Amino acid sequence: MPGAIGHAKTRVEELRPAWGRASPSREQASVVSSVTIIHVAQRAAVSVKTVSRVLNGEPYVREELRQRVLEAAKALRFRPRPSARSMAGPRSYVIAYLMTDPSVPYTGQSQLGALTACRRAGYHLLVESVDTSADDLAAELESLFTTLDVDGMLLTPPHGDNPAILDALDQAGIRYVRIAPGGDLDRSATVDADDRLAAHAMTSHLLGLGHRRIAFVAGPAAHGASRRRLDGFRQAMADRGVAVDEALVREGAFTFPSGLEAANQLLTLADRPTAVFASNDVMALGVIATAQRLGLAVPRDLSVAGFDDAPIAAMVWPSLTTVRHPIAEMAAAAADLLIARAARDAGPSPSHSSMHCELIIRESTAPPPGARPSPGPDRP
Amino acid sequence: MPGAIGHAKTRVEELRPAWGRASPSREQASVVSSVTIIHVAQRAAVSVKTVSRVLNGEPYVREELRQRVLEAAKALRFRPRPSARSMAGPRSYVIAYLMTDPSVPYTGQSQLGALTACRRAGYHLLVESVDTSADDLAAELESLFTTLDVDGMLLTPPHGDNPAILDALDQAGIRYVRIAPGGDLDRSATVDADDRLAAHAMTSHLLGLGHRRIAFVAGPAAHGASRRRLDGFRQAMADRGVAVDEALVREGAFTFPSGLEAANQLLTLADRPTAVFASNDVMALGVIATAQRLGLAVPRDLSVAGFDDAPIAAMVWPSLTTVRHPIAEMAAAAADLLIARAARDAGPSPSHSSMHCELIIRESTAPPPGARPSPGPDRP
DNA sequence: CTGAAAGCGCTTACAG
DNA sequence: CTGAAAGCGCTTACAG
Repeated sequence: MPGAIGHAKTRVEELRPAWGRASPSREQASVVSSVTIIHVAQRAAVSVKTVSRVLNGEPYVREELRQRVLEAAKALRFRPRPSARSMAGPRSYVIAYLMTDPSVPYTGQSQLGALTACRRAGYHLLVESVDTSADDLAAELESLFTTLDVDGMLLTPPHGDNPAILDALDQAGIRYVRIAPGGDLDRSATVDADDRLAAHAMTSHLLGLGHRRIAFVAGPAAHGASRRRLDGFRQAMADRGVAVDEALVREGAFTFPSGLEAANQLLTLADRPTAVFASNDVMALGVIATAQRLGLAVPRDLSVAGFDDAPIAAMVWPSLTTVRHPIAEMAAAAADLLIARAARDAGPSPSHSSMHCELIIRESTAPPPGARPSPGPDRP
Repeated sequence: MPGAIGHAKTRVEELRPAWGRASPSREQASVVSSVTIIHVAQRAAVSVKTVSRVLNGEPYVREELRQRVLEAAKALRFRPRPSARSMAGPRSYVIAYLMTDPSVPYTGQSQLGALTACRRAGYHLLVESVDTSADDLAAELESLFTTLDVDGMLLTPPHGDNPAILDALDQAGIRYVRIAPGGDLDRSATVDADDRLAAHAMTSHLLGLGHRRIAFVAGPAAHGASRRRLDGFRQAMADRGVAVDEALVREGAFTFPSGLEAANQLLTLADRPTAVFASNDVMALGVIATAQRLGLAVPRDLSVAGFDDAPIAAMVWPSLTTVRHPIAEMAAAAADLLIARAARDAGPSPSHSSMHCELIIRESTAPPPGARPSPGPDRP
């Protein structure tokens, strides 16, 4: 059956694809893409050094030459090779992002924020991870950080509060900015959000709905944002003259199971709360799950509020009233700090900036059972 | 009050932190870390070339010299600078990961999988993103890809099915491996999972519980895994001799709202299904949300199954019966492919590998209302 | 099996 | 304001 054989042959061919159809051959590919600074210099009839000056925005170049260089670079589609630049000078044009637990829902937003800042400045973002539970953590960190050729590292919780990581970074001479650190603020530049204010606003929202017995599920005390959220809650209660029942304040671990457990204790209380403010969304989901398991309808029998505005917050029923945390903005600001610092090579002292949160009212909060809502959430 | 002033001064000092306490000065930092291949060569009393050979695992080095080099490198804590290596040779020791929508929950796992493979091979992972909705997409891609100096790129859905991206990558001569591509398999090496088999198994689980009116919420038809999941569903139904009611098969978009909408149609049917198999977790959450809104208890009145085993699947109530997708493993395999290819610089044809999924039975599935469960889910 | 030389594509002092 | 030279730390042919 020559026909069948021929067909079989054809199919074998089809199954032997090109590698992403990369250009004819490896050699040719590299030749094709090698427009170097020399070519630009020749076309603009200036020295290589002048091209370098123009492209790096250095001063003291005659406007006429600058234009010639810019045009030549554009016409030739010249892109400086990052590795050549980092080889020759002190900057690598790369910053690193140290990944945390991948199940944390905001990693993606955070990376994207950092990416935005990087792109804007011609930087690239390297992702790394460490197993903080390893026994030879110090050795692992040493080995990782000394191979890293970056202009700085972005640290999110809980890595930014891990002394082993900070020490290893210091030792390797790698600069870092911590996002929402728990403490030790004078150790590096930081970027944070006004969690305290946001928690205050959320508590005021619940109070405005008419709630008085409001429970609070805190995060780990070691976590800085966690403490500030609790502070904001207490302050808002105090501002309204409502006493906080300490039996209604519980510490969770920012995890789903800990939300489950906290709710289990809170909702089986004789005088149970009419609202629970969980200080992150994942714990809020745990509270809702427990409420539903106990036959309490949310928000009819119990209002639940979260914090973070994780993507899931809008994907559950009832959708979660929460606080939008400016994750992407914080990461972008942190990356900007690192990049600016690398450019100046000295510059001003590290800063501590704080960005704003936003209240997101959805379906999981409502007036308490049998109560008519008070005039408005903002009534003083 | 000299004491108070002194104290105030101290506090100002504290608020002016070092930048991550990076070594004394920038200059010194670079000096400190510069153990080069020359130092290793001197200590081992061999040529630089020999050190390079040993460190790159090239053959033809006398065992004695090899040991000397290894020892010297270890004693000196020598780490070759990536940028120097990529400058000199054809490899960059970096692969790129093209981010998709950050709200997709598995990005983190996927990156971590790729990272594992990279670390093992001395590679680094660069993260990039593109705005596929930009009008000047082609230009943006051209500009991004030509500045990228990487040994390959990892593409996850839907990027791996975006012709504009694949074309730009081909043109820039960047190799790529696609994870779970929708089609056009002969265009690159791919890594996939056996979604068809897994969907078959999940459907069998539902059939085994006694369900017969089983609805299926498909993903977008363009998505390859989506089609295969539907195939697996149909095959399992056919294998048991149960006819598929086409009114119970709906196409969603792998998003929460589309799950909401599909469920709205399915659950208001006169003869509504007793089970819904949504082909991803996010849509399954939408189905559960709608069921609860309509007053149907899950799993008492309706069983719901998902697909992916996203972190959220275990964080909702009832927790979601689903299929664990080997995200990290697929990404690691894809990275391995790219790395192996860069090492060989030619090597065998691209492969198409497939990894296994796992059924995760949780709380959202149960026997249909008023039915006693059949003997076992695996009854043929 | 081993090494001396050249070169990758940029930026940095250093002169003018 | 501009340029010629040296050099970053490796790997690649090329000899032996």
